[in-house]
Amino acid sequence: MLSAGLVGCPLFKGVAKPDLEPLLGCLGLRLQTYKKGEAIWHAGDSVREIGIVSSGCVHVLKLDAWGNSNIIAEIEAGGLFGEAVVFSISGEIPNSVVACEDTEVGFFSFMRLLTTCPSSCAFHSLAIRNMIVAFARKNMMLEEKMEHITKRSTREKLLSYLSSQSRQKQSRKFDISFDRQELADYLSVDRSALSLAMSKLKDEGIILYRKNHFVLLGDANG
Amino acid sequence: MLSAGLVGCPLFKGVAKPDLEPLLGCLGLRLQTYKKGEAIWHAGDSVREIGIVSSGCVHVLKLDAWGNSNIIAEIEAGGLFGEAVVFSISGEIPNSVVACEDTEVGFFSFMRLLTTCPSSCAFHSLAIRNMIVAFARKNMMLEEKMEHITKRSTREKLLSYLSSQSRQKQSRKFDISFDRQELADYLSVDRSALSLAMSKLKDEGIILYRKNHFVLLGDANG
DNA sequence: CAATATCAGTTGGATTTGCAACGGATGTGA
DNA sequence: TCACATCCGTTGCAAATCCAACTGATATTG
Repeated sequence: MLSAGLVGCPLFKGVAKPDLEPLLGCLGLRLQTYKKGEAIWHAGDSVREIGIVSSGCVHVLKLDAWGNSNIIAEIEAGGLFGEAVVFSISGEIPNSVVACEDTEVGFFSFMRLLTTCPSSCAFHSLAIRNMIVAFARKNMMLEEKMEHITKRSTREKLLSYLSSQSRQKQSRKFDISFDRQELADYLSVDRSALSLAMSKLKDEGIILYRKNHFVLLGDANG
Repeated sequence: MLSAGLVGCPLFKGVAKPDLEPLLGCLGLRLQTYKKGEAIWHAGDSVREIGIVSSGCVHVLKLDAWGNSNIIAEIEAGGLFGEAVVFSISGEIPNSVVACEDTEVGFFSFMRLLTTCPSSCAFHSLAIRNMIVAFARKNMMLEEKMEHITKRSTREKLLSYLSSQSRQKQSRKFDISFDRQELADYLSVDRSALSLAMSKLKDEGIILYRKNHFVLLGDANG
């Protein structure tokens, strides 16, 4: 029985529905159900399998050394968890994973994923490729955000972000998708401080903006 | 002719020297030399190949919208560049890459990497696996750092870092590898502000430390 | 159209940060 | 042992940040 979560999983992107079942068999996927609130993994567990949320929803939690907990991610049907950990040296997960509602999870061995099957499952290499693409994309997003956030001042963080957006949109005029509060959260700064920095940059003739539309001024403008 | 850079490349970890040459042929690796200062890629180029520094050294540069340049990474023999980009949607690199000395670079198509060869090159799947492992590891490192840096205050950044170290070392007592300046750089804060936060935490009885040895105090201590 | 909600810019005050400088502790080499 | 360098905690101060609150502008809804 194929759940919608498995069909929509980005790991299987490009795999037609009828082809999915053999691929799952090839990966040795095993399904398991959890009650709401039940722990799937505890932080520190040694994990050798990748999890896919087949139906329901799980939370990835971080507990600090003083017992404070913090929700890192909410992963819904189709989402993966533990995908990075299984490839790491220790295999120990730094976070706990709990079902936040009644949930069905699929597990499979990453070794099975990496080893192309002798029966030459046509979509196996596609799954590998999807996995690499997912990692690479996440990597680039993280690196981009890191570059903004490591700047010391709100002003520099903002300029770094706008510069990056301009590069991506290939124009000195562009719209952004964040509202002010979201942008502040993304850059890890206070909203009012962000507004202030924006106003100042406008006064100084470095940028123009109106709502979510921005124009970067400079030597050559546009 | 196999350069030391290619032999030591993490992509080929686990591949014995005599087995490397056929693998390189299988990947379709082509070598190219660049003079010091010569550009290998310009930001915005559409890139479909992964680069390996065979000998010499390259710099990955970021140019912002106002023309300021910034060295993102220095990649020496054995290092990869463009590895994330080729898997992205657009394939456009956000950074420029220039040779910072006379340099030989190998290029290969990521499609050739992903597609296991019909001649069943034994080490091909190992290269794929190495690539996934490299991505996954980088991912986890980035995520960990992100978690510290997104905290608003120096104090919280420090606690987040120490908590994470304690978890990794599986003890409330542990040594860290950074000196103060390096830790400050890692957390993107000022060294003296870091020292101040540390002193305050010590005064409040939350942590103990001496040089690079730390002890986290709390409900249960150790 | 009026009532309401949301978003964004501004302001003021308490706090924190970055920066520069100083001084003590420790280590190193001649 | 002395001179020198490095590392680290501390301090003073200017500047930036956070937080809370207020205001005006712009939807949204009944």
